[in-house]
Amino acid sequence: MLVDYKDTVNLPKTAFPMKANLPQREPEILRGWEEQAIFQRLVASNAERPGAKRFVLHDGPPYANGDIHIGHALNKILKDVVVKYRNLKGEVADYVPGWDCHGLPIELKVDKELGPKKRDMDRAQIIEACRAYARKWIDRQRESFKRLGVFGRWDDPYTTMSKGYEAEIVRTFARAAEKGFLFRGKKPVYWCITDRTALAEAEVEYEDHTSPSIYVAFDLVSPLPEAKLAGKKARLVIWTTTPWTLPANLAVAAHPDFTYVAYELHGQVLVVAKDLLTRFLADCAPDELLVKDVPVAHSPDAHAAATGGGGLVPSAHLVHPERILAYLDGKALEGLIYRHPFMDRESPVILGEHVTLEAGTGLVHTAPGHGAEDYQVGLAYGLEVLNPVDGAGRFTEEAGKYAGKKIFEANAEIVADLQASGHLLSDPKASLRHSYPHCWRCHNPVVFRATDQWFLSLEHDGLRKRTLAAIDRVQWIPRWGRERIYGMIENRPDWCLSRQRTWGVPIPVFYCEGCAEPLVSPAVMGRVAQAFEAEGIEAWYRHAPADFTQGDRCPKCGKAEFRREQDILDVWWDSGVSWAAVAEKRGFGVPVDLYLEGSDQHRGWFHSSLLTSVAIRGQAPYRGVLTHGFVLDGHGKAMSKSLGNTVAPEEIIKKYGADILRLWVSAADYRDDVRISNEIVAGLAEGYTKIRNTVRYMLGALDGFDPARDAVPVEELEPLDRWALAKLAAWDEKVKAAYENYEFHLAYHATMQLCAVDLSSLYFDIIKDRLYTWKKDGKPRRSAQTALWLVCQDVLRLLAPVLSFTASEAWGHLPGRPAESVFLAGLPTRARPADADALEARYGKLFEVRAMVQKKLEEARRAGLIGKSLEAAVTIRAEGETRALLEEAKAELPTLFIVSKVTLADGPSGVDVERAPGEKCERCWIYADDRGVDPAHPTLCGKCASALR
RNA sequence: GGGCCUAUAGCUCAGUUGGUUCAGAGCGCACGCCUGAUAAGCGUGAGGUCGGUGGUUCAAAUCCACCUAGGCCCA
Repeated sequence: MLVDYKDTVNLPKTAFPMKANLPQREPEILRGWEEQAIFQRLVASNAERPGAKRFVLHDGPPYANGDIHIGHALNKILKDVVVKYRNLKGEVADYVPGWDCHGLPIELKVDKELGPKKRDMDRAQIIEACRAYARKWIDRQRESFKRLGVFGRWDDPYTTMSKGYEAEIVRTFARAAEKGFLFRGKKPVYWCITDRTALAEAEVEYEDHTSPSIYVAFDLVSPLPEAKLAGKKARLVIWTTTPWTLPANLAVAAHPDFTYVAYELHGQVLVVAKDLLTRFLADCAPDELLVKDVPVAHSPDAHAAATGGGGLVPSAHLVHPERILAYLDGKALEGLIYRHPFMDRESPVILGEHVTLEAGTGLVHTAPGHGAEDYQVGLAYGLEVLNPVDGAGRFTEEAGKYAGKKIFEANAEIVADLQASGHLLSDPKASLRHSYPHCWRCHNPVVFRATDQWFLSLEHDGLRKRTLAAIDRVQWIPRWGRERIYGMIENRPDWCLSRQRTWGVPIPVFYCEGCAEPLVSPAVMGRVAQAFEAEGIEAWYRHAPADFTQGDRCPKCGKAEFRREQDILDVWWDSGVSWAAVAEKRGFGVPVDLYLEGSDQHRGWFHSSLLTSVAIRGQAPYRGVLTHGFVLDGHGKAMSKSLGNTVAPEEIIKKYGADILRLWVSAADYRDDVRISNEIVAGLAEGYTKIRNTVRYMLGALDGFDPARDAVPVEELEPLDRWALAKLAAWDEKVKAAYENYEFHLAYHATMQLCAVDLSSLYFDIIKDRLYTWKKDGKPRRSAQTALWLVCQDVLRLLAPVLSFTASEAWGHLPGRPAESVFLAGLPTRARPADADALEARYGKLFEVRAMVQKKLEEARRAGLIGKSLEAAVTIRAEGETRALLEEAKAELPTLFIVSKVTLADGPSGVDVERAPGEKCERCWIYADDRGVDPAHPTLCGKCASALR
């Protein structure tokens, strides 16, 4: 009689496939979630629970422009892990994703798409085109984010361009105005005098242009800080290519670390930077030089000199080295007063790090109204922002005798005047061909010109101080986030809120038609907000100003006619008030629990949100701020299109699936920058296989197991099965702590450890015999299945925030699952077995012996003595405690070591391996002593024979 | 140039307040076994002067300084 005993072996069986095939399967799972409204039900069921805690992770809005990149994926997946974990934990963690919609990048793209058509469109029409553009990208990005498996209110997100949000932007602006934080100031911007419009940096193109190149002497009123020069009148030498900015000159900047020289030329004492003296003489007095061909740029030692000073002018170059009367420290020049060459005023010498030795004299003509650096340094010195040029490029009255002249045409006149008055040191005809900013539309040279703009004052009502104090009441993760934002708030200038653009929320201010006085009225702004609520920002242009001002009169002159402000709000205000427009509006409460964004947002969203919230509400809008690093390539380099080292999330999803991407996010320590490469992703995919197969094995082993009928009470489980539960509990604790502390990578590693070591190589391997060959419905086998059932479902529950698709899929194959979806099952709440500590200690030691045994088995295997370990019989020599433990565990040892026989012996510790005697049981492959005890099954061992009865 | 940060095996990460157990884990790799988890599973093994240099200390991956490489934000 030939019995095929293989058919009697209870092998694992499951429909949960080994091959994940995630790219195909995930979309189906996604559909399932949507159809069953899993997220909505999850949040709703948590909200029903009495006393449920709320946890609000407020989404920082990505910009609605372009496809999502890997950084977006990292950010959204991290958020999703947090949201899912909190919900699983039973907290009400709703998540409303958002988009940032206004702003220059979209306006520029739309500009380009519209082309010349734009000229015939009014602002409302351009706005509509921008809306459509943003809408298109929101839809695309939304699908991409959903494909990542991110749960949220995708059907009801927030967008900064929705009417309600636009209204809220105005309301928050009104709140800030009411509290007195807004003021009007001047700031230079690029300006096209042909188109009479401000330009963004992106709208400026550099083209070659020929400018005058002149050296001008400014007469010092103060004496130079050098005794031997006492009584001598000295002059500061500046160089400029824009004579028309001289009427706006309010300072001369020197570098604090440069050395300057006082050089006597034609009876005047001229001050220039030491390293630029020869350059200056080459341009203005070549006869002073022995070497005529002085290079255009600075001398070779200029850099060394620039950093430390030291060294003298190479006197070999000079005809009259003795004309260097003195060397002066840059720092010592600060505060010297000079007289403007043609305006009736005196101005100071200031210090600035922006001064270079690249060109000029090391003394920089400074006009805060006409240059970004000039403006910056001017702020530090409290200089006025003087702009004597109107929008059409004509000098105003403030330019004195040049009033009414076109600035570029006035260049020649100014130079001639300087020459006549003896202030010009160079050839009046000298010119320079250089790269100069031009308007991208009309290609005429642009100017830098200060215009009136609105600012949020950092000093009003102690805003800066109060913001710094608020920072210390926020939990920054990692901690250094605090230092980062603190330093920024400490040093930043007032916030310029005006943008000279179209696509954004108008600054809700009007100006008196009579005296140009601004009307900053919270009541008027309220009407504006109401109009926006109904019509969007288009209302600003559709309605006459009177519709909003409604009879209000100018507080200064009493006139009742107004014109509207043309500028819009900085988009950082838009997203910066999301705490009001979203968290307050939707009743989440402010401050929210968490903002979670990349580390660039210390300057961005964390920053703008903090300022608006402290100004308006007096506290930070968040309790915690979590930052992650940037995604770098495999070599740790930043990704860029030009380097061609970008990795698109879409590509990974197509090749591996979103769960692999999610696993990548969870495995990385995101507090630092995170790397991604083919190698890394492939490695994660291997790790995924391990986890998946571990789960699959459990599901297979649970074939035919009905927990309601077959489960064994935990205290009656076999000791090894209780050990498995102890390991599960330890893992459970680690993983929960990792989620709580936002250290997800620790969860990943703990999970790999659990799957690869505790489960796969130890537990599963050891219980195989029990599962496969013992009596199918016997208690020992049911004991193992009970443990597996518990382990499997807890693993799935705790993995669900990360491996959402896989956990969801596997949950569907779990017999007797306690909830319809893994996401509705909650976190594991299982207690550790009462004797967990003892079990871990006992098996820990036994497994140490097991490792020794395996070493010897491997030797025997290499020697050809055995193949699989069941072919071995081992003798273990041990003494003391170990011997006692082994004696106690004697019956269990063959199972634990997966050998056919274990003999204990005296003597120094060691292991001997020999081939197991006798023949193997045809069914369980163990070389058993009692083979053939049942005459009905002569080739089987006693255990197998009884299993078949 | 400034502010903040990072640097441990090929990869991803542990390494609490410096000290027997501190140079670890998993993966990958090499070699072998199994063929009853099979495009799986098991075993054994090789791999690092803890970015570099100098210092503090009886003792440093761990503290300090500088340097190198890299990241973000400014200028």
